[in-house]
Amino acid sequence: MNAPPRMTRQRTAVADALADLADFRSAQQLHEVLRSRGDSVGLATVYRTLQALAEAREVDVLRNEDGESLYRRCARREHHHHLVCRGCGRTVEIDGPTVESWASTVGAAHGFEDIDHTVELWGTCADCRS
Amino acid sequence: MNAPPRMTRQRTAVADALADLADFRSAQQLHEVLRSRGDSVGLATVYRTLQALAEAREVDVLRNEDGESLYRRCARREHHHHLVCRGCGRTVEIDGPTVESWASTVGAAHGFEDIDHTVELWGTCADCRS
DNA sequence: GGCTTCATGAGAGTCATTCTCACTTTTGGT
DNA sequence: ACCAAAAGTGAGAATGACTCTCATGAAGCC
Repeated sequence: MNAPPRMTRQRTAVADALADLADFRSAQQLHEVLRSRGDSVGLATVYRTLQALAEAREVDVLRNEDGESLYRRCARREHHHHLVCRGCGRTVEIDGPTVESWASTVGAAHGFEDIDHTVELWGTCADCRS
Repeated sequence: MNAPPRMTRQRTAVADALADLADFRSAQQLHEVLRSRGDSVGLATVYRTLQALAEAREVDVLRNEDGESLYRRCARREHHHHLVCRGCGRTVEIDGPTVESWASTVGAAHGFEDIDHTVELWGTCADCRS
């Protein structure tokens, strides 16, 4: 059993920033946002905090096409998918077809276990097109 | 109009290796395979060749959970999805539910264009479990 | 055979992410 | 409040995948 995380200025700042931001952002972007707000937090700490939040399922993580990790505090905690803008990270939470059961069925049929799946949509939003 | 790629020893070696390998492999792994075969090819060339093949849709690319690119010469050229083993890269080509039309519909409904989607399944195969 | 042009590769460079470690803060008694 | 133990922090170094540079080599074409 691991102890609950400690409440530090940095952790709060990261959580607050995530609460304000609506879209998926990289750790570096978050770091910059915090800096410009005046809540300066070390880059390593931003990474650590985001990972911790992700493990606690407080934030969702996904990889953009460059393999960079993007983080977002989602409205719903239940499982869902995303439609994300390649340009600005603008995000819409969406309900996918029920891939969950399909995924584990297909997996089991081929002798695979611990099936996990990724279903994400990428596109260019109206703003990033003009 | 760009000229067709030249047929070099290196390009052939990479293509051959991909033809023999059944599973998703990283550029580094391919490089190692080539080296152990005796068909030594520079790492930069392996990367370049794989990218070229991917652009030509000769191979499929996907990102593992670490964000690393994995390549595979797939049996079918039509669109399909994969069930990949996290441990060894063992791959099964699968038919997913028809997400294609769903993807563009959902995208359009939110004002997004050039919709692209990722649907991949990850699991642990029988061999990697024992 | 010559020649033009693309391909190669060794090594340097980039960049996101992680690690190190000395220093600071929280937290949980007291 | 006080204090020690343990966790958190951050500047900078390290890692690792990938890309770039540029001098040299090899394809394709006459």
